[in-house]
Amino acid sequence: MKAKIQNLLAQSIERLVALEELSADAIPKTVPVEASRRSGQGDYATGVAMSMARASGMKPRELADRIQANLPPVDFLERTEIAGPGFINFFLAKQALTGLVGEVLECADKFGRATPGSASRILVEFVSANPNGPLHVGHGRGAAFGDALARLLRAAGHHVDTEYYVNDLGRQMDILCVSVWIRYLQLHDLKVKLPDGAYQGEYIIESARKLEHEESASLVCADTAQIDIQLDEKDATLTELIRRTKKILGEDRFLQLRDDVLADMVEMIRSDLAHFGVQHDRWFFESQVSKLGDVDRAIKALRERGFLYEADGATWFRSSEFGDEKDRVVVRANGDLTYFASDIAYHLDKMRRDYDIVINVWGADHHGYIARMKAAMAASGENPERLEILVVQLATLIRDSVKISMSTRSGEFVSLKELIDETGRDAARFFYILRKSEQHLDFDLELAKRQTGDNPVYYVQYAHARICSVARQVRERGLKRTSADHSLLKQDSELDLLRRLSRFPDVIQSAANDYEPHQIAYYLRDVATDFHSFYNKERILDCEDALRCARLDLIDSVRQVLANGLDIIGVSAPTSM
RNA sequence: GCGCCCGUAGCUCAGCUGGAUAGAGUACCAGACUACGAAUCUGGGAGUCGGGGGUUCGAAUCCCUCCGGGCGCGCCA
Repeated sequence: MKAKIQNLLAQSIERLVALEELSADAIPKTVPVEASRRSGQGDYATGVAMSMARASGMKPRELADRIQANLPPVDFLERTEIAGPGFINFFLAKQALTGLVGEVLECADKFGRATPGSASRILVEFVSANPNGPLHVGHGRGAAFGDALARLLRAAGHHVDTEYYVNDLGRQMDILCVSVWIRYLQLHDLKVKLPDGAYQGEYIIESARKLEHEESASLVCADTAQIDIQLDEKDATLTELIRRTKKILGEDRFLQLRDDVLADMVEMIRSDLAHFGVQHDRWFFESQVSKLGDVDRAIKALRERGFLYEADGATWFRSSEFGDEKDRVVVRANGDLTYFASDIAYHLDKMRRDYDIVINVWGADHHGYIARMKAAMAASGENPERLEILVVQLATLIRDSVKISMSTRSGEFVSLKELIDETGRDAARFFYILRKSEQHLDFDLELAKRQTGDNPVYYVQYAHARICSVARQVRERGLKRTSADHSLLKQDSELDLLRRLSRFPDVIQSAANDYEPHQIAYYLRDVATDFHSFYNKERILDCEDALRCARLDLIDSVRQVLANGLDIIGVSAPTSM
């Protein structure tokens, strides 16, 4: 609808230019049209006459008058008016609103979705937590946001794939393996202590049990004196322990350990996500990039382009030339590649697949990496604009007004699974989505669990269930439904509801353009409000036949919009509660 | 110290590329079912949009500055 009105305005302005009332350079790039906030100011409004006034040399109201006079006549508008300092307000014709009912029912689950016209191919990478334990409440936000974003972009007509990047190499992987191995040895009654800095969580013991199941005793080392070490420094202890573990087990058995542990961790994460209703289309492993030699190639290409130099024994990337604060190391003095190096290779891989836009959803604690990653893309000859890095602020949990902090290493965190089990999947997802991503999120457990009106999830779901309940009444009472005359819908509460429904396609477009799933959540609450208000004001089943049929169609279309919207944010639409 | 995010009603937050009288929810107060689900609805009070400058017809929105909170600033992952 917004686009239709923009189109009318553009036509009018062109005509004014043709009539030489306006000069061509006064034409705005885009015509701003917005849904009016207040009734009495029409359904849509534009301030275009005011913004063009300067360039055109006309007074705003005078220009508005000329634009209004040259609007092509259309049947979906009842009238237009000029108001205030120079706004043009558009009033929709009633039949344009009542006609919407038929449209919604016909389109059904397609209503609101864009027809693929300017569709882009988009890759959304999200969560991508390191495979060293269960997902916690912080990851949950990225999961809810990323999944809703992908669904939203699909609804807006784009082709979207989702991906999880698994960092399955490096030191943290080694520490994890050693942690599980020591727990495994303890299961064999060997006296070994798990050192500080190793993963302490209960799930490590679980993983050790599975390792025992997979490998039985083949990884046992009886000489515990070699392993039970404690150096002055935590990191030094771990480094030495890793070195000895690799030596004791030998390359093959260590790889076996690694594969078992990795598979277990990935499976744990995958099942946590599945439990949350999130499935990635693809799981991409760092070891793949490394094995194929992509990292070496990426580094070599940067070197050939002259963006690398040696200093202090390490190899540096000149990211400061591309706006980063300083240069970054890609190869350490000891010859090891940094994580940044393999991340470059991975992102180049994504950029060179068949996508128009590559989106990363990152936690706020990674925002410092945005500049260097974009720099690396630019230096490698890719357009950094195609890499969209969205930052989701951190989430903390509040229970009994107390903040619960999260740390994977210490094992003292609230897992995503616990959260879901406690609040339910729908409430958890809705709460995560309800804040825009740049806003810090304090997740109030008590509120999310409450099954009352102050919990917005239930408010929206209740509207859906209520409509389904009315439909059941129709069947139980054996009421006939015939094709309805929707022009019978003329009460304010009915027209308000229709106005709200008519905005759904615009809301999807807007939310998708801005990468803001929360707009959908807020919109759904508004739909529910309008519905509940209508429901309390008007009777549905006790009307005479024609009106009853019209109203039943109306609430069916409301139900459809609620269901479509809830689907976008990944929340269920219950038929009863 | 530098960078990013945030600061809007008692509390939790919306406010779309600057637009007309700043909006919801919650809490509080007062009402509404012998009638389709009261997990609902109706009404009420409540804000110098963190402070101060600037840009302009017009600023919660853009720019500068200060204050306050979060996060990040490794040859860690």
